[in-house]
Amino acid sequence: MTIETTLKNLILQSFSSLYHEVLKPEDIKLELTNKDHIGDFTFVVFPFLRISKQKPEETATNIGNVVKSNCSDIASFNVIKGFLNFELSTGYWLNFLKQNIANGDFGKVTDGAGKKVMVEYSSPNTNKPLHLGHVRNNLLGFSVSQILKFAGYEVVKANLINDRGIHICKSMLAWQLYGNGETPESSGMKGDHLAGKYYVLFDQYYREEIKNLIDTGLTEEDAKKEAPLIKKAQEMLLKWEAGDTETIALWKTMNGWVYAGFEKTYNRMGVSFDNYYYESNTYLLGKDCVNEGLQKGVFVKDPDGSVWIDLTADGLDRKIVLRADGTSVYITQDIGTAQLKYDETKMDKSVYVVGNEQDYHFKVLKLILQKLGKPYSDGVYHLSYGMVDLPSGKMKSREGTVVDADELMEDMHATAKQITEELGKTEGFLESQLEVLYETIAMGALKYFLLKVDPVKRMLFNPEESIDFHGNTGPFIQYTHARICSILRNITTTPVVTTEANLHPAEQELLNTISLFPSKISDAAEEYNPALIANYMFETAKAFNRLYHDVSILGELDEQLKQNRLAICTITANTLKQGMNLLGIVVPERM
RNA sequence: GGUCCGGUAGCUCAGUUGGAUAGAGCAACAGAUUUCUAAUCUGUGGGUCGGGGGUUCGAAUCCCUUCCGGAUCACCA
Repeated sequence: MTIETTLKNLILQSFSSLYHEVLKPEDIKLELTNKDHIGDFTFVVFPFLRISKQKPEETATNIGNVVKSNCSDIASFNVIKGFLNFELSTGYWLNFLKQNIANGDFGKVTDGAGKKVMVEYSSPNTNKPLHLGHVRNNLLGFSVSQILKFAGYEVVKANLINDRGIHICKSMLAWQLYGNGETPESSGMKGDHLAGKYYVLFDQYYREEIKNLIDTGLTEEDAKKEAPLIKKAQEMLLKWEAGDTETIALWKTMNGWVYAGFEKTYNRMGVSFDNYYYESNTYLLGKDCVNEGLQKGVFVKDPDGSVWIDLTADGLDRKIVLRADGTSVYITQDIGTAQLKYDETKMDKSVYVVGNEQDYHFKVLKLILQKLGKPYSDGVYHLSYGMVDLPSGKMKSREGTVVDADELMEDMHATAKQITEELGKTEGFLESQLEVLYETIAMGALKYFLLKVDPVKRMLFNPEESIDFHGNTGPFIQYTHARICSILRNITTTPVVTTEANLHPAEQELLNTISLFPSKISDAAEEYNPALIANYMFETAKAFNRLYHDVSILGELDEQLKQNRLAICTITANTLKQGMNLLGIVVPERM
């Protein structure tokens, strides 16, 4: 039983003995004591004055007395107005330390035991390389997967690749027309960048054609439809759908280049997948579900043969789910893919990491699945995240303001190298070790920067200023870990904790922070929010740095105190390492 | 126009789901180590929690209203 439930039970007990009132456990709320006051847990008595029929101070004092006399872990309590603050004993904290020092799994919870969750993220198009927006997506998806695993879930990471459609044909066509047989090998370009180059080229020539057509008197709308290039691209899509050998061969070749490129980017980012789904396989799915919906009366067929769902009663609109010619639309595919996922994995929950511009779409998807009575529908969760803006505004590929993922990582690496060298921290490292270190720091800075912000928020990325190495940053936490490691390198055995000893206030505060780790995991898993972990890591690192500054660890003369302090170092290092791992960030032992 | 999301210090963000005097980092300024890594620590200044109502012992948090920014309401994906 945790100390929190013990306290709650005792508070319940005191209500019944003092005021003859039987309350339920969920009526009792325990909070962490505000930093400005003495104590660890606070019980607010204001809501219970009607029961006690006493003044707030009186009520709190009476309850405090009952609880304290029945719990040896409480050192003292104090009452300020209606706030009853309990202070835990030093012995309690040292016991906590003793029990968890050798526990490598400290922080793990069992919230998701026996449950399976699928996390779909990344989901790129194969016509251009990944950019900053994808980076946020990938890091969120990977981190959420890590967190859910740590919270006891069985996790399947999925990537649904958008590998077909008119946009893919655009790069293919442009390559055919202007490529002169260029390949990643011949050009030395990464495959995804090569495909992207031709996608951009298509757009250039296409816009030129539109302009010329407008000059001959066409409206812009007509010009966009009549331009020879777009017509050719549409022809190509038809050929692809008909299975034309030549087109399919080109498609396979170019997609192959792109996948090889993506793989490198994913590897460098440290993200990975268990299942891959390809739209070229799934874009025809969902029609069975449409029929099922028609039979159940969830969908209706219009006179022209198109199939619809009326969601006006749910505050949404009437949505098409199948065209009159029987072909699929976006939502049809997603219904089908959801079913496919369930057939394959029987997941309880299904998380989609997709930008917030699709909030509406996923609301519709979930609603449809619920109306179809799908067992997995309640577990559908859209992890919606805000756009990453630049100081100049939105990222726009046409204006060339897109921040490319590969370039970004390369720049970060260079910055990490420069700063490390400036600080003169390169001594004692081999050249090869330094390259690894720069990469670790660079990725730590980038990942932490993107993950520490609540996903729902839009965020600003300023290439010049944003990524810092001081304060609330990845490198700060990495540095803290490295500092601890340099202390722990001096010992060879696990420190022995003595529970009869004193604790320095900074030690107590750090232990207090560390003890919150499991509940932070539960919160982050429940809310699918890595930012909670990131900010918690910062709190932990700060608490350690304060301790590090205030007391000597290796220089402590009292052997028992020294052992306890080393134990605190051990559990802190472990917590930082585990927590950062949940963000996909590696913490170095030296830096 | 309807719907959804956001608005907290000069900047970037927290705020434990209604609690105590609203917190961090950056930037600015002032300090700290003959010591286990100064990518550290301590302090100072900086606030109409977008505005206005309401609910109650108590509101950044809940309700109403209004302003600003963004998204979305495609037989595109």
